[in-house]
Amino acid sequence: MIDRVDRVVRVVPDVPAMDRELDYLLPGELVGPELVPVVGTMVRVPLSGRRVGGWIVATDVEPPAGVRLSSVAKLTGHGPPPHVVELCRWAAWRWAGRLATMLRLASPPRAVRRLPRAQQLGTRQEGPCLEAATTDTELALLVDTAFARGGVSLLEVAPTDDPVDLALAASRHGPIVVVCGSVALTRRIHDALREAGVDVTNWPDGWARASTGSSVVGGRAAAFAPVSEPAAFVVVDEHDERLQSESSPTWNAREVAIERSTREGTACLLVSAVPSLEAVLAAGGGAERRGRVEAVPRGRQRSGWAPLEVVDRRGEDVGRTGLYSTRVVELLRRTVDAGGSAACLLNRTGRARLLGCRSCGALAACDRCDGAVHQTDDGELHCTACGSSRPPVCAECGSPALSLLRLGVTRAAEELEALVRVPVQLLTGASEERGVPARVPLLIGTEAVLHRVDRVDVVVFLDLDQELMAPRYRAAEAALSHLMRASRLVGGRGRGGRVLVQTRLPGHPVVLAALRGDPSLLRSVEWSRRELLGVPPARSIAVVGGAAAPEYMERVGRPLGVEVLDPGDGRWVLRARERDVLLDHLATVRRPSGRLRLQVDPARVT
DNA sequence: CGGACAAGCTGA
DNA sequence: CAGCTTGTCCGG
Repeated sequence: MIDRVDRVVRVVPDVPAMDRELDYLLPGELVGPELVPVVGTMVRVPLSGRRVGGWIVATDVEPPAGVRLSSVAKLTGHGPPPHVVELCRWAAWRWAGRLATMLRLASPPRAVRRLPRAQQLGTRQEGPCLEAATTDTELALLVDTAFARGGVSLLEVAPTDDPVDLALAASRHGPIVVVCGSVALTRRIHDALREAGVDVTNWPDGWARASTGSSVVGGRAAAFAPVSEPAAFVVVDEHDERLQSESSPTWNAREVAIERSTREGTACLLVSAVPSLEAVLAAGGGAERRGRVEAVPRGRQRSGWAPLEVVDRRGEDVGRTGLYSTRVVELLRRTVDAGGSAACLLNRTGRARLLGCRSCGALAACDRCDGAVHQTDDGELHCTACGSSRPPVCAECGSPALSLLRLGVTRAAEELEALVRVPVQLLTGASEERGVPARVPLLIGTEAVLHRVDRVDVVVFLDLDQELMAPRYRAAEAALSHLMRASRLVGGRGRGGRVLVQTRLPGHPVVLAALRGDPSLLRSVEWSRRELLGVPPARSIAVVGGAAAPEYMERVGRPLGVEVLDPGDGRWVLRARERDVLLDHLATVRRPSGRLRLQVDPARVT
C-alpha cells in the first residue's frame, strides 16, 4: 500500500439541517483497491457522539488550526462522481437548498461497494438492429440536427409523436440520459431501448451500471446520474410539472439537465409538444422568443392535434342548462351509441365546490370561520380553511334545500348518467386502482383521466375556463398541455376522434393554439403576461414562509436589485430581474433555526 | 438532525 | 430544590 499516512478529507454530513462541511482524518487502512476515496465517496463519520453518513467533498485539505480531528469510521461505498458533486453545489445555489439534500438525490439507494466492469467496446449491439427499430425518419432528422448543432435544443413535436421513437433516434448517437416526469413512460422507454439492443439501465436501481457508460432512463433525479460524457441528455415532455420538486428545494430536472449539458459540453434535447417558455429561452430564445426551436414538419405537427370543437357558452343560460350543453349531451350519446368511448373532464373533486340556499339565498359558508365550504362525497359540508365539517343545511335559515352552484365531479357523474342513460365510471386522483381502468363507454373524472387512460374517441372539457383562469401563473401552459394530452388520447387528427371544450373564452390564446395545432401561438402572449405579473421565467422569485420567515427576512434586508413583497400573511415574495443577483444574495444569508420554507421559482406562488 | 446543557416552571 | 419541560447551541 502506497499511502499508509493518514490524510485529511472534508465531509458533508448527511444532516441537511447542519449545512456544514467538517474535516476528518482518513486512516490509511480504510483505503482498499476496490474503494479509493475521491470526491463523492460515501463515508460514515462520528458526529457529536453518534455516527452519520456523509460524502467526501474534498481530499487532502488543510484542516483549520486548533481542532482535534476525528477519523472517518468507514468508507461506505461509491457516490456521485466529482463533476456531479459540483453540479449538486450548483443546484443547491440555484434553488437555495442544502448541499446534503442534493447529494442524497445523486446517490445510490443502497451502498455500492464495487462498480461493475465497464462494458467492453463492441459488446453493445449497434448498427442494423438499432437502425431497424428507428423507422421514423422525420424524428431522426430532427434529432440529428440537434446533435449536429450541439448545445441545448428544443424539439417541438406533435402530441401523437412517441417519445420512445425519439429516444431510439437519440441513442444512435451514443449513450444518453433520458429524464422524464412519468414513471410509466420511464418504463416504456427503458424497455424499448433494451429491445433495440441498447445497453441501458433504469435509474436509480441501476445506479452502479450507469457509471460504466450505459444509457440511463429515469425520473427527474436521473438528471444527477453518475454518467460521464454521455452523447446527450434528453428531457422528455420537458413542460411536465412533475419534473419539478413540489417540496423545497424546488429543483427542476429540466434546468439541471440544461446546466449539466452546458458544463459537460454535451447536447441537451428538450422535447415537448407544448414547450415551456423556460425551454424556449434555454434553447437560445433571447428577446424575440423564437429560439432555436426545431419543430417537426408543420403538417405532421398539426395532424397530431385532434380536431377541436369549441362550444361557446356565453349566449347560453348556463344557470338552467348546467354543466352539460345540449351539444355535449348529443355528442356523448352519439359516441356511445356508435360503440365508441368518451371521457369528460372536470377538475373539481367532491359533489359541489360552491353551494347556495334555495330559500334564503345565502351562500353556504363555514359556521366557525366563515371560510368557503364545499360538499364532499358523503354529503357533508367541509371547510378547507379550518377543517371542520357540518351537515348540509343553510347556516342562516336552517333550510336543508341547497342548490349546487358549482358542481364537483361526483355530482357531475350522477347528472351525466341521468342525461345519457349509460353507466358512467368516475375516475379521480383518489381512485384506487392503478393503471388503466377497464374500458368503459363513458368516463368522467379530474385531470387524472389524462394520465390514467390510454385511448378514447372523444374528450370533453366541461369547464375549460376553470383551468384557463386558475390562479396559478402557469395556468395557461397547463391548460394547453391538458388539451395536448387529450389530443394524444384520441390519437390526433387521423383517427376520427375529437376534443370538445365548453368555454366562455373562445378566443383565448390557449384555445386558438389548440385549434390550429400550433403551440407557438400561446408563447408571445404568455411571455408578456409573465412580464406583467413579474413571475418566472420573466423574473426569478423566491417565496419565503414558515415560522422562521420573519427572522429570515430581517436577515435578507433590502438587497439592491431585489424587490421585497410582503403580502402580510406571514409569507414574503422576493423578486429579481437578474437571477444571479437574487440567488447570490440568498446564498449569503444564514438561515435562522426553526421551520423555514424557501421556494425558488416554484410552479405556483399561492 | 440529535445530544448537551442551561434556563424556566411546578409541586410539596 | 429535585424533576421535568422547553429552548439554544453546536458538531471536525
